[in-house]
Parts: sequence; C-alpha cells; structure tokens
Amino acid sequence: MSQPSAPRKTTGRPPRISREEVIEKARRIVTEEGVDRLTMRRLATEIGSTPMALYHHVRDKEELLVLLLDDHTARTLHRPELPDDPRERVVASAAAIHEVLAACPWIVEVLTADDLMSASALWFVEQMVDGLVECGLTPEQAVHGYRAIWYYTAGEITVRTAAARRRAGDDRATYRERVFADLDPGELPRLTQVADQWASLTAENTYLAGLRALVNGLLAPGTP
Amino acid sequence: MSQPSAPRKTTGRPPRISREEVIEKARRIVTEEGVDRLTMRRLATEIGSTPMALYHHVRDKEELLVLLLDDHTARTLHRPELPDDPRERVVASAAAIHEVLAACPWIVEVLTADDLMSASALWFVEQMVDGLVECGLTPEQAVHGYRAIWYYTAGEITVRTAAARRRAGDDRATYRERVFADLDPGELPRLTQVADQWASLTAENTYLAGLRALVNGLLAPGTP
DNA sequence: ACCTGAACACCGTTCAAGT
DNA sequence: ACCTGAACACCGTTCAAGT
Repeated sequence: MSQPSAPRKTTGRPPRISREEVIEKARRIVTEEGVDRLTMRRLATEIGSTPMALYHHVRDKEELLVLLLDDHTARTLHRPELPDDPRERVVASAAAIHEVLAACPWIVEVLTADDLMSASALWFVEQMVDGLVECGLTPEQAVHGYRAIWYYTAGEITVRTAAARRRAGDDRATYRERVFADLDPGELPRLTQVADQWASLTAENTYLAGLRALVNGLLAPGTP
Repeated sequence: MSQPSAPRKTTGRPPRISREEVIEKARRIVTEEGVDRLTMRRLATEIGSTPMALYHHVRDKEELLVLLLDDHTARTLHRPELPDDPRERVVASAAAIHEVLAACPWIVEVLTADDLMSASALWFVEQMVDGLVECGLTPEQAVHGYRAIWYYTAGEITVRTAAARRRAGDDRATYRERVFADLDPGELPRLTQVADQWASLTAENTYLAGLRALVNGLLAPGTP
C-alpha cells in the first residue's frame, strides 16, 4: 500500500515532516494511550506541527488508520514455518493472522473497513486458499472457505475486544449477570443449567478449537 | 432489558417526554438517515427538546444504542417454527438471528459491545445450546460451540456491512482491485488464479453454507 | 511544495438554575 | 422530578494566505 517514497522533486519548499514520521507518532499514541486518543489535533501537537500539515501526508483520518494497520502487520506478521499437511497449513495461517490482530485490538475499527486486510497478509490468504484446494476443494469453494475463516476470525477479535472494553468500563459488565440471574428455568433450561459457568466458559480462549471445527466442516463432505 | 415502566410517582413535575418517545424518534433517525446522523443534539431537536432532557431518560448515548438494539430485536425477531432435527434447529436459530441483524447493519457498532446480544435473543441461544447438547456435546462444549457460531455470525455482519459502506464511499473500493492487479503470480499463484472471480465470489451470500460447515465441524468427532 | 491561522460546523456531557 | 441555558472541552476538515 505505502508506495516506496517517490523520487523527490527538488522544487518547492522542503518538507518538515514525513509520512513515516506521521505514522510513527500515530503508532506511539495508539499503543501507549489507545486508539480513542488518536486525533488529528493531538497527533499534530505531538509532531510539533498543525493539524492541517498532516493532510499533506495522509488523505484523511481513515487513510491514516489503514496505514497504521499496514505498518503494524508489516512489523509483526512474519512468515512462519508452516506445516506440510495442507489442513494444518490452513489452520496455522489463520492462527498467525489472528495472533497479530489480537495483539493490537484497536485495529478492529479498521479491519472492518476492508474484507481483505493489509497487503502484508496476502501471503497468508494464499496459503489458506492453496491449502483448501490441496485438500480437495475447487478454487471457488476455497475462496468461500477462506471468507468463512475470515468472518470467524474477525468476529472473534471484535467480540473479544468489546468484552475487554466492557470489563474496563464501569458497571455495564453486570448486564450479563443481571440477565442470567433472571432466567426462567422453565423456558430456558439449558441456559439456566450453564448460567454459573457462563462467565468462566466465555473467558476461555477457544479461537483455535472453533477454527479447527470450521476448517474440518469446510473440508468434510456436506451433510445434506 | 427495558424494565416495564415503573409505577409512576405522583410527586414532581410531570414528564414532557418519555423513554419510549426517545427510542422511537431515535429509531426513525437511524433507519431513515443512518446511525452516523444519530446525535444527542439532533435527537433533541427532533423531539422538540434540549439535549440535556434526554439524559433524564437514558444514561448516555451508549445506553441509547443498546436500547435501540433491544427495541429492534423485540420488534423483528419472532420465534419461528424450528425444525425437529437438533442440528437443523441450531442452524435455523443462528440464521434467524443473522437475518435480523443483517437487516439493520447499523447495529454492528452496538453488537460488538456485548457478547450476548439483546435479551430478546436469549430464546435462540437456548435453542442453539440445546440443539448442540442433543447432538451429543456436553453443556460446556455446547456453550463454546454457540460462541463459535456467534463469532462467525458477528464477523459476517461486520465484514459485510463494512464492504457495503466502502462501496457507498468514493473510491476506496478500488483498493482491492489495485492489490489484485499487482499480484505476483510466482509468489501468489492461487490468488492470481482466482483474481478475476474474487469480486463476484465475495459478493455471494455464503453465510448459510459457512454456518453449516461450522456446525458440522462442531458436531463431528475431532480430527486430532 | 509545504505549512500556518483562523474558521466552519459540529460533537457528548456537566453544572447551576428554573418550574 | 423534570427540563433549560450556557458552558466545557473537544472533534475532522476546508479555505485563504504565507514562505
């Protein structure tokens, strides 16, 4: 996405700040204080400039966030040794992307902005589609399979992030408890049965187990 | 969630506006103009009141959005005839929730705010957990299975909504095309192979197919 | 070409006062 | 108890001018 800094024209006023500096300072604000604190004004003062100077280096705030996601994935998404078994390759690729995104949950606001995330992740998408094809799916089925995996992964990050944010917040965390305390055992027997364990069960990280189930289901012959 | 209007005290100034009116007007703004246009100030003028009057009926804007979600599900999520087969019951329950949420995509911002959505949906959660148990899962496994389904469903809505928003926006839609035009066939052969079909493949609604795969995978004996 | 200052058109929420 | 007015502490972005 970020084009390799174009051959600089020698005419005109020399730039005081660079796109790289903008991204770097933005990254620091986001990691140290949270994405809510990243405003164009705050970023400008951090850089020692004015809000409008930023608009010469990024189109608008949304582009800045996309650049930030790109920066983060390029920085942390390294290609791992993938298993030979194609099914395991699919699982490992999805898990690698998940890990990188889970490590910077602020990205949720941006990742929802595009259906394939940053270009740095394309190699992993390739591995997933290829693994699914090697397991016997058609290329079309494999693309649909990849998308199902992406839905699942994006959803897990989104919901997990929201849950964490809620826990950080004041008392809205008690909403679930109130609901579960008022269950009608006659109408909702299963939920009543698991009510006590709900909190601990949903605190568990089950991303990988669910991912395996999904991949297995995608590869199994359909149950019509 | 919305407690059945408490027995009104007869002391004090009679209310000019009600919580119901606040929610109703908010719903109209959101459905007619989009969730971005719902601001406390705009809502107040719509009601013919002041911003601060709203704060006597809702705690803050976030609570208003949650109430709006509650209102929407109560209004549109009707209990359907569910299949007898437990596996199909799980699929049908998830699909029912998905349908209601997909019909009002603005809800995404709120649904990420809680891991179990509105109380009106509890009956469907019960059906899913119960169906999974009837298929042979333990109650604990069934809760985890429900959560996987919820991740998948929430992710599908989120990504689909983002894609639609992007399409509505100016030119950011071309980002994907640019990426796919620049693919290196040597490094990313599968993606190169499907590049032409990507747009049409991802435009297809594959929620149900992916859901079936996930449910099948959750119910199949694990592949260790 | 790059940056600045001032302004536009907004936000959510708090506080003190009125009825 | 309910509502109002004014204010606080912000936003992203545009426009016209400066170097």
